[in-house]
Amino acid sequence: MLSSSNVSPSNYTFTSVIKSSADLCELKIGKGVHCHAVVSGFGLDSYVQASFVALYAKCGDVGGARKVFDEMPVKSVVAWNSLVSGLEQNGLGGEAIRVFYQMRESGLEPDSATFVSVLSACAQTGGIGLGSWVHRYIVDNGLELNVKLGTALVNLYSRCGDVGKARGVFDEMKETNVAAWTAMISAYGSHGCGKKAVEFFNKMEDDDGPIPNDVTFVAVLSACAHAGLVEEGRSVYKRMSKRYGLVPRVEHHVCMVDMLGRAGFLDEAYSFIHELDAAGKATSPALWTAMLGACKMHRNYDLGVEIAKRLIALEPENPGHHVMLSNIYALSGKTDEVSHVRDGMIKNNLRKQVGYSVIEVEKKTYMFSMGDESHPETGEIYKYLETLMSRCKEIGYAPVSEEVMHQVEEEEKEYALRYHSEKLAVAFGLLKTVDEAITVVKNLRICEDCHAAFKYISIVSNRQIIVRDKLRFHHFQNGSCSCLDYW
DNA sequence: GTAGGGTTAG
Repeated sequence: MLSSSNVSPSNYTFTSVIKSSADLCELKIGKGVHCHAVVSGFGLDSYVQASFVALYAKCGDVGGARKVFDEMPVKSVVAWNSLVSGLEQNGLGGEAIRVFYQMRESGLEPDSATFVSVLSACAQTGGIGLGSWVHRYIVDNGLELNVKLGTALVNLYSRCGDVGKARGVFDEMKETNVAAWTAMISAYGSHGCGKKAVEFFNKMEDDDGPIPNDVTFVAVLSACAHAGLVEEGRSVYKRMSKRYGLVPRVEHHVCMVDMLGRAGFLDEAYSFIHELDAAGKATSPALWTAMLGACKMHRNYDLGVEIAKRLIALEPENPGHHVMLSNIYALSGKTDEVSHVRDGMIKNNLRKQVGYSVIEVEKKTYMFSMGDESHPETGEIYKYLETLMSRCKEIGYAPVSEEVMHQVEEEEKEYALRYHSEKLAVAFGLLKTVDEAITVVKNLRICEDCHAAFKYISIVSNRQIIVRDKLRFHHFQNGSCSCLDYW
């Protein structure tokens, strides 16, 4: 158009080209188009500007998106929505929620696209307070519960710990599609209800529901993996290509390795990887990461060390692999090797992620980190936690020994401070509420010791404790956990 | 005939 025609691009042209760049994640091309649009005099067009906010956000350049947005003289609802969804999709749920409040202060009326992004942000951060407010707002203002909004609500309730409510919303939806069904299957799976996930998938196949896609299969296989449903998983995996003509991708392979490995079929998991390798299908580090998890779980230290070393050679910058190697050495009692790995990490400036836990009490959010003393009621929380722990010990709780704890530690550790963030959050929650179940959201995986402790705490406090960790949910009640210790 | 929204492993 530019080189061989006499027509000049209009604002319509630019928005379309910018959207294409965004869909292709072509930030460089997009930036070129941005310059071109400004030079051509469309820099202040509301449509063009909004599309640039989305472009930068979709390409992961949150700063760039913000800059364009801040410089807009008049900010449209779509521009606000682009920023909110951009932040949420880049993992900045808290930031997205702050921007949503600013949008309200500016006096603009949010629409259903705003709410979809805000609900996703709430799901991400565990913000059920705002999330259920949005749900009420939708109902009170008679907003139509379309598929995307409904699915966002299903996801919200699932990721905030209430599968029942998630299902309630699903049943209320007038129209459903494959994403809605997949969200529901994933809800059952992440709460350890593998059987229900498979039943729901079968229902989808039988009751002329939507045709499952590759994402659906990831959700079903993952549900099988976490519930020990090996036979069901194998059958689903076969059906995927036979009945639906879908070609399994790395994600599906990882689920299979994870499923076989968790169930203790280490040999089979291992040969599954080798068969893929022999078939020339690119073997991704993720497959070995899943295999490594199985080795640790089933205490196969020799194979674990071998795989961890292989992974470190493949991805030397990934701190997770070093932590795994160190943990396996610690569990097998090789203290010297542990220090060796740790020293190497420090030398190469590889830091573990810092863990934190969040709990909402009466619509206010409280964040705890390990050994945290920033909370005004710290003294009281620690004292209550001590009481809880000693009552747990009376009925059989044995803490994982200090020695192993320090070595297997997955969070930043301070010797003088003994409690993980999730223990502090749980103690705080029990202290501040009566009778109801408490829900804690953690950014990393829950540790073995806290997992054991919460089972006992659920008995001595006679409460249900729900913990969402990086991957899934744990419902502690009457001394046992919904994951059946099958992480 | 232009811009924004939901589901996925480790």
